[in-house]
Amino acid sequence: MQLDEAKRKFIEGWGTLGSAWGVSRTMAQVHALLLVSPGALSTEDLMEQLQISRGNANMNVRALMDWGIVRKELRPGERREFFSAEKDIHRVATLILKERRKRELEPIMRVLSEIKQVEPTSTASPEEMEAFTKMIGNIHSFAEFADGAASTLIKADENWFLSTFMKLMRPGS
Amino acid sequence: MQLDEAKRKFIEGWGTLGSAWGVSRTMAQVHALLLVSPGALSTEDLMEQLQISRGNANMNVRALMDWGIVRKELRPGERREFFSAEKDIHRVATLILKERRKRELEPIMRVLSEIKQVEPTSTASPEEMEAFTKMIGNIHSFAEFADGAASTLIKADENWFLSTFMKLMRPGS
DNA sequence: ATATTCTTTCAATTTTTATTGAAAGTTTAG
DNA sequence: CTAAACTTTCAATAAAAATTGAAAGAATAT
Repeated sequence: MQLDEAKRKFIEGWGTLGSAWGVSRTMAQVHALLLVSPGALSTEDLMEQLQISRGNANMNVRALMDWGIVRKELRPGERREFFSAEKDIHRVATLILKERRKRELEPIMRVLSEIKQVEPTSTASPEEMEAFTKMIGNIHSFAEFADGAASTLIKADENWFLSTFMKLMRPGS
Repeated sequence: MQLDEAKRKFIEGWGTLGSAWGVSRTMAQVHALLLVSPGALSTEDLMEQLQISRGNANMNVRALMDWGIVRKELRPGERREFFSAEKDIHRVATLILKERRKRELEPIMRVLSEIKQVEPTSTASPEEMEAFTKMIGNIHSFAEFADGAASTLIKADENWFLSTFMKLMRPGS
């Protein structure tokens, strides 16, 4: 297989993966393209290589910067902006995990806390209320467990990164 | 807050969470409704409570059964089918994790393995090839790490479930 | 066998989401 | 200041995804 074809396949695969996880296909593809591009790319490059419009390229590269996995790169004497992806895949995973935790875990936690306070009524039996609060309580504590696990993963990953970095620094050890 | 309103809010919140994770809103809502319903529900119940069509209800309950988190319940002397959700949230998480691993991790792994074999060409510099294979290699081994972590979580969860179960069996210990 | 009750399928339709492209905004240069 | 080079916005449009509903299929009862 040739490099160009391999890149194309990766971009396609990454895009598909993205849409399964609620990330728009194009956003994932822009990310993939930046990942496999050695240097930083301009908006025009993104437009040309992915065959998308200027507005689309701009919006998606912006979203990726919000996620913290793409950086703007300014070149002296150049007016236009260039973009490059964070290449350390552990950092990428960490940043995505952090972002999704903030965007998705927090809202559902708020809802769960809120609905834990159900009042007794004449229409609902105590058994039904009990079953409901138990269910919600379980989900709530599971969500807290998941949150803790995510934090642990983030930490573990940062440690992994650090230890790899240390090994690189002292190859003889 | 009253029970009905709490249920409504949970169904809405669960639906929103679902769509962020690439699960259709209605599928997540059907799941939520079954989670907070003490007994099993018929297709008609789902239609009425979620205000959806028969076809929609059927398709989504079917998808949930494919995921293994909803079961069909047959009642003696009843012709129609009833559905109930797996209530143990740890089992739910495990089943979803397994399913998504199969559906999403496997395809991307196949692509990554495939594109690792890039041939040297005259058009691409060795440095560019090197950078590409390194990037893909990193993603590949990270995916393997993630896969391992998922397995560990599944196992940990099964252990957690088992130990809780054991405690319930021998409360005096 | 025929009717009845319930389930499944799927083409048509609706709804949601993503994309475009041109206009407005911004920044630097002259 | 004005022009040029680029970025951002957003209403219109296109594309994708979900939903409907009616017809076909299955299973049970009469």
